[in-house]
Amino acid sequence: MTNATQTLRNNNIKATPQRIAVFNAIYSTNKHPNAETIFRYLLPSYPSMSLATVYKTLKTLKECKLIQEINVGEDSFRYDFNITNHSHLICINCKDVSDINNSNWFKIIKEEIRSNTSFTPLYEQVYIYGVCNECSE
Amino acid sequence: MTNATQTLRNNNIKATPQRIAVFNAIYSTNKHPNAETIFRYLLPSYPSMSLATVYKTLKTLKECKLIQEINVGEDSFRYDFNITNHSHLICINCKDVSDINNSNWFKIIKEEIRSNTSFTPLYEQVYIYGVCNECSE
DNA sequence: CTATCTGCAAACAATTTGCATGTCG
DNA sequence: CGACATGCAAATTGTTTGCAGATAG
Repeated sequence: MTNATQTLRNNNIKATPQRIAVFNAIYSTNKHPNAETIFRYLLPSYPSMSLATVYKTLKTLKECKLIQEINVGEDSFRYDFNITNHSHLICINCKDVSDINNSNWFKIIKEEIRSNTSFTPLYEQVYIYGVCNECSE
Repeated sequence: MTNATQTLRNNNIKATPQRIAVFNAIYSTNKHPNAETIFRYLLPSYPSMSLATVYKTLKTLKECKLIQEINVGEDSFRYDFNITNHSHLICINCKDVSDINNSNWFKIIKEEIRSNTSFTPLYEQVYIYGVCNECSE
């Protein structure tokens, strides 16, 4: 039994070939693909795969907290297998999205908000836009 | 001549009643409304106002850098007259969006990214989710 | 006057939904 | 076998566009 199969069953959802494929597609890349990209990537190997199934699977995986949805300001959502607290660096030239750890910063920032405002911070989404290494050369 | 009229003309766009209305609607609230909300807010006073005009005006104002578009993870964009560097606090209960200054934090964070990675940070969008004062009572 | 803007309706793109059929466990 | 998942097509939602008529400057 594959890792994906086991993970899906642990979350009490059926381990169908489509779900395993979508799960693996997301977990095998750090590119933060959107639904369309995942669909086009899987289509050659799964010719009967439907875009609606990709969307339904993404919704299910999100609800199981196996992936997280991110929005870097594009017209579609991207998906990330890393569900821990971290920020995203977005290259405004090539649109590449990469990860960066933020736990230290946000421990401090949230502490500051707690003591200076009446807002109780719980979690955050941080998008830092700029130019990546490849594009700045 | 109103303030709005002057500002629009300074940006070389015609100061139509619709544009003045949309401009004022955004500049008179800190609620970060979306297009639909602005439209419904203006409709009683401007019965002929069209949603398409609201969208076109928002696009124009954004291009003139008179407003900024923000995306707190909802299905529509919100608009903010504050175009300076700042973060947003989003109440996960009542969906209220408020502002908080972040310039000090992000001076440090961007410095750290510059020295530790090959990414050149330029600007950021920070969304901090939690519970606001009213909802925590 | 004329370049630009408005308002309508139609077009679009991302995502969701209903339902008949298929399949995992 | 039965509950749940897939795949198609149609529906929905937020947003954009084309164009004829209106208007700011």
